[in-house]
Amino acid sequence: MGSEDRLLGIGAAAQQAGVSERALRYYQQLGLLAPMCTAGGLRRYSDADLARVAHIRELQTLLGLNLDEIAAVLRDEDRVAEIKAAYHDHRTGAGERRELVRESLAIHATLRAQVQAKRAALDDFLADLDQRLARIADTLADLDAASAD
Amino acid sequence: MGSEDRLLGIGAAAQQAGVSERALRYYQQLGLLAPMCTAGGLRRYSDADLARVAHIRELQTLLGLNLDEIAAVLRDEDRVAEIKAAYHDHRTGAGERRELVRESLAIHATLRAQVQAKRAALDDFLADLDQRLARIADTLADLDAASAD
DNA sequence: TGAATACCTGACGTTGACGTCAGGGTCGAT
DNA sequence: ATCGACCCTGACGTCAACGTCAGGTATTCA
Repeated sequence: MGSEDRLLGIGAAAQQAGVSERALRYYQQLGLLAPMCTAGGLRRYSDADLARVAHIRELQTLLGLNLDEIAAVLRDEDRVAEIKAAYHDHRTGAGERRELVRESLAIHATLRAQVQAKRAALDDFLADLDQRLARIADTLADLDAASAD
Repeated sequence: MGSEDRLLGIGAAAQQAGVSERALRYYQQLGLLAPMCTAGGLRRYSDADLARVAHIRELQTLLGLNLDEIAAVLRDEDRVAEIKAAYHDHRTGAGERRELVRESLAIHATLRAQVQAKRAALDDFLADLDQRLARIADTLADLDAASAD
């Protein structure tokens, strides 16, 4: 295939992803990640694994989810991938397929609502900050004008 | 004055603010909060204190700051309030005032940049989600069209 | 083939943000 | 004055998300 199957050891993977080796093992222990293994039992991380780690970190720092909640989100997303696969599988009946796709829609919509809410709150916060900023800028302008007498 | 000076005990204050009594004491211990005290040493919380708690929670859950970082933000904001007071104090020289106001501008701008960055990241996340949603919706539409044969 | 390096699995330690409990003090109404 | 409800200060417990360390294994490269 065209995809370079460069697999990284846990040290290099941790460095690339910007997390500790311990964190990678911990994520795996919680079922968030499942890298390949050599015959001897050494972990091998693909690009997809690294992307998954980035995703985990984003859900952590951006949305403030804990690892259990993140596990749920990832399970949902994996489910969607499964559904996509089943959609192209002729052994899956049409009714069943529709049901699966509906389910994935609901999952994504739920997450979207959460993100949306957070975004709205952030906007409010930003508006508040800008208002304060404007008032402080005014104060400074007044001060400069007064000193121009 | 028109302001009702209704001061709450720690129990009522905790209930109002939606946090535990322990949390209120802890915030105070870290210098995030400084409620009044009765002669006997019982804490009395004003509306301003409750607003401050709300602010603390927002900085925690919305921006993901830890209590040390929040302490820094609050110190900054208190500093701005001081500056405002000094601005109306004739004992403060004009140059000094300008310096203080500039400082408060810088403080707010820094915070604003952080919030802005987070907002941008959230927007990206949302766009990504919407793209996935659209593709899933398409899949569903295809499925419905196919079943209409 | 052997040394250097990277990695493995427990298992105990740490940090932040509180929870919880004991033993005693304070307040407001009766 | 006193009684019950509320509150105080330690001090130890807890939970998530790792950090760290010991004792042994896998891989790689000369």
